[in-house]
Amino acid sequence: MRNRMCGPWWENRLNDAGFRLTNPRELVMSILRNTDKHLSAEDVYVKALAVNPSIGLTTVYRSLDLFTQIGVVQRFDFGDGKARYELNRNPLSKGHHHHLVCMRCKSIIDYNDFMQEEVELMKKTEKALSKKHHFKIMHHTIHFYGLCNECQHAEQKMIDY
Amino acid sequence: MRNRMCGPWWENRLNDAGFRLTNPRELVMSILRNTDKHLSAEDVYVKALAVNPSIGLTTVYRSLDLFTQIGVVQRFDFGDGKARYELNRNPLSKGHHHHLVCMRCKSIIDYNDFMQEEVELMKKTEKALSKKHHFKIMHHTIHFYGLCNECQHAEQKMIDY
DNA sequence: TTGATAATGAAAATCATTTTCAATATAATA
DNA sequence: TATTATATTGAAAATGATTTTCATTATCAA
Repeated sequence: MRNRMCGPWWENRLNDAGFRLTNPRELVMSILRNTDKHLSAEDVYVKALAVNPSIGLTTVYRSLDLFTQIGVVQRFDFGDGKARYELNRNPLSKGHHHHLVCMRCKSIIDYNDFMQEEVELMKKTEKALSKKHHFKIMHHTIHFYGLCNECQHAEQKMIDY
Repeated sequence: MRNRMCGPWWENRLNDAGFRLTNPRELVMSILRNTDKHLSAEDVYVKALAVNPSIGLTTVYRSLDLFTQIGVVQRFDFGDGKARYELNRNPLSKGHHHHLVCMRCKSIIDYNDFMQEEVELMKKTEKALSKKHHFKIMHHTIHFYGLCNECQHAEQKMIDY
C-alpha cells in the first residue's frame, strides 16, 4: 500500500522510489535531523550504536548513500579524507548555509550571511547552465578554503621561524 | 642563493617557502601545466612515468600535496573517491572556471560562462566573510551537482521501468 | 667539494568505503 | 493471519586511495 502520505516527507520519498522504511534508516535519519554538525559515516554510526547496539557500520553507509541518492541528504567532501553528510535543506530556508573550510585544521564554519544575493545568483546561473549544457542541476556547493583565526597565527609562527 | 627570480613564479614560491626544486617536482608541474583535465594522482603518475620511468607514485602524491600547500595547485574532491588536482588559476583570468559534476557517471564539465557576475559576488562575499569570521580565504569552489545529458536519459529509463 | 639535510622510491601500513554472502525483516498477496 | 518473494541487514573480507617508514640519493649553501 504505497503512497499513504502519512509519515514525514522523506518516508514518502523512500516509498515513492520503491525502498522500504526500516529501523536502521529511521535511526540514521533521526540522527541527521537532530544535529547541526557535519557528521561522517563513522560519526553517525557511533551515535546510532547508542540507540541500537546491533546496527552495523555497513548499514549506516548504505542508508546515507540511499538518502543521498533520493536527494534527502547531501554529501560533502571537505578534503579530509572522509565524506560528510547533512540533511538537504531548501535554499532560502533558515537551515541552508555554505562553508568555510580551514585548510590546516580542517575545521568547518557554516555561514548564511549574505546568502540572499548569493542564492539569487546561483538560481540564475543554474537556469542558464541547465539550458546551455543540458545538465539537470540538483544542488550546489560553495566552499571557501583558507585559514581559520587560530591557524593563521600558527601558520605565522611557522613561516617566521 | 635564494630568490634569484629567474624561473617561473611557482619555482620562486617553492624557494621562498624553503623547499627545493627537483626533477620530480618539475615534471609534475609540467604535466599540470600541459593539461586542461582534472587529473588524479594516479593520472599524473602515469603521465610522469612516460618521461621518467623511475619516478614513484609516492613522490607524485607528495609533490601534489606540496603544491597545494603553497597555493600553486588546487585540490578538488568531486566525490568519486579520489582527489583531483588543477593548476591554480587566477579568478577573472581566462583559465578560471567552475564545475558541473554528474552524480551518476562522475563526468565533469568546466564552465566559465556567466563568471563575471559570479566572481564579483564571490569577491564581495569573501571580503565580508573574512572580516566577520576572521578567516583568511585562499580560494573557493563552486560545484553544481546533477545529471549530465546522457545520464538524464539513462536515469529516465530506470525510473520508468 | 663537502657536509647537512631535504627529497626520493619501494614496500608496508592505514583507513574509509565497498563487496560478499548467509540470515533476517518487510510488505504485498493469498 | 500465514505465505511468499524479495529488499535489507550485519559480519567479515576485500578494495583502493593515500600515508608512513626507512634506507638511499640528490640538492644547495658554504
